[in-house]
Amino acid sequence: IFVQNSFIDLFSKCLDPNSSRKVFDEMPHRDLVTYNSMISAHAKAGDPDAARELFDGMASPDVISYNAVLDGYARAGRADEAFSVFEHMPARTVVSWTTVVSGYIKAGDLVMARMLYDRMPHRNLVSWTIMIVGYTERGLIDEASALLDRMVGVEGLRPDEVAVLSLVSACGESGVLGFGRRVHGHINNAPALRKSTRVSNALVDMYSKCGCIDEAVKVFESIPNKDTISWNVMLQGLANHGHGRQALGLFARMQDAANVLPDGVTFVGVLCACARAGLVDEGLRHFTSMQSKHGVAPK
RNA sequence: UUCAGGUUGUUUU
Repeated sequence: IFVQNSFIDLFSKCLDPNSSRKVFDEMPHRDLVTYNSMISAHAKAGDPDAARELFDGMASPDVISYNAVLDGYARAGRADEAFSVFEHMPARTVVSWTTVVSGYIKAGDLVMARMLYDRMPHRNLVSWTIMIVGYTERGLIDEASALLDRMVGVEGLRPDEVAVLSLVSACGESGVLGFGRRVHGHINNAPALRKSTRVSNALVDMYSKCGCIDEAVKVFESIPNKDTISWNVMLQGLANHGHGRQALGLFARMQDAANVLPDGVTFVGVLCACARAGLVDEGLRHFTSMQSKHGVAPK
């Protein structure tokens, strides 16, 4: 039963709820974890109704079953339904609260999200991150800034890698350069974050999206171990800024670099750069070599 | 073995 439960979980992580469900349906005996894993599989796949249906058939759900149902509604932006389940829970954990808050954020109701957030009996780094990222995505920088200050200054919590990745990415999406620079400051004060290639990649992308291609290049060149994503974000940044030739030059450098191989995303960037620079023949050449030389198939 | 935040994508996303 442990093995089958693990398979349900594995398929759910591949966003393949049908395979999860097949294992679930064929199991002769199921336990609580079986149900919880399957509810979560439906929730992650964006099917809160299927999650709820399974949940309703359970004789004695535990808090994880409830939380998985909340997650389904939250991901779908159905915050009010999440809340009404939440209200009827016999016991709640910090995950329950955080999930409902994220549902309101997803639904765009930052006021309700904040109200619940303020009523939480306990908050952890995840709760803080979700709320701050929620504000940042909507460009509500005063609120985001104030919360970040309180989190670091009053609570003494330090953002971890996931927190800064989410924050930096949200800054890029909403184009809030000033706040992004502040987050960059926090990163520079934490050696583990400063050394992280993933974090640097997110910064390169953020500066590009905020229109600061020079700063993006500066961060990019400072990365000692550039991975495929580092090259991809820089390439796209140059292409989006209309620097098609420089983007293609970067692609040439990438091919000489050790330990990295171009992937499908790289070629979208390369072809985009060609399209924007009007380089039809060169684009066609890259499209051909993509398949013959790099083994990347068009999708 | 199961629950909340995770960096790169061409299009009016």
